[in-house]
Amino acid sequence: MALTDVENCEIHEVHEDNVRRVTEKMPDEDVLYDLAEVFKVFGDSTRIKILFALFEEDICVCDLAESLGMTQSAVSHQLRILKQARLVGGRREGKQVIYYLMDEHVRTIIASGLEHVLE
Amino acid sequence: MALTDVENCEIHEVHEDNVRRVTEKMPDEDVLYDLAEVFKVFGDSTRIKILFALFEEDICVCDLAESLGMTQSAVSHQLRILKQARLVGGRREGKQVIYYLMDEHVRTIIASGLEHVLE
DNA sequence: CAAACATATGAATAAGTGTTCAAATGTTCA
DNA sequence: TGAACATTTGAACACTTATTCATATGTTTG
Repeated sequence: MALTDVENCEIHEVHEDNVRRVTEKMPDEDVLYDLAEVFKVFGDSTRIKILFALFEEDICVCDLAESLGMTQSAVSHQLRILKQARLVGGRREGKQVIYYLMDEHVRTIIASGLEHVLE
Repeated sequence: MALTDVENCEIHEVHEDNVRRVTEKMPDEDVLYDLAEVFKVFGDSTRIKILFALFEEDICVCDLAESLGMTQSAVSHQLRILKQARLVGGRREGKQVIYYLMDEHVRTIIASGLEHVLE
């Protein structure tokens, strides 16, 4: 059909086959939303730094703040976000709370991002 | 030394060894920044949808807008961001601009994010 | 060239985000 | 129990960001 060869969005009510194929394969709305939420958590350099720190060792908020050169309050706020995303966990040891990586996926995700950055 | 066993941030000017180890292994500031920037681009469900669409086929802005049920203007704005991040590219074909995935890393990154989401 | 179409862009707006400051909570130890 | 320390929390603020609307740019075709 010659009609489909005419590259025109309006007359053919967009290219129906393309739109249909894309729509069919599109994941559920909630998956897309969750996916964006995860990446949003990684989309802040303070949180990235915290994760790199936790790659090395379990560490208390105080040392994290010192390592990152940031307010302990700021670090604590970011730790809450990481905890809500189930990326890190915290265990109390005496007066201190020791944070640790909860999910090895973190390493995979950051590694895949690094691949893109380092070229 | 008994001193290092005392869990106290203040007296020992934080746990120096921990802080030093973390600081040593921390990537350069600009790498951390770029990394966060990349993830920031993935941290929006509209852009995620666009990328999933491009997994299926090269597609024009008009069809993208139709597939996603969004304004063509909104889609165009997001495409600009994806293009600046060198994740997608656009080639003009007649009146239309066909967008395509520029970087196979995109699939890797989204796959690693999906792993975390789907459990 | 003018009309029609596809896309891009700029300004405006509303919603979201990270840090700071002050204060609250939780824990240890004398 | 009370003083000292570690962490958390809430409100406020400045700063981003995504979408919309209007308009501009670029392309084809009669």
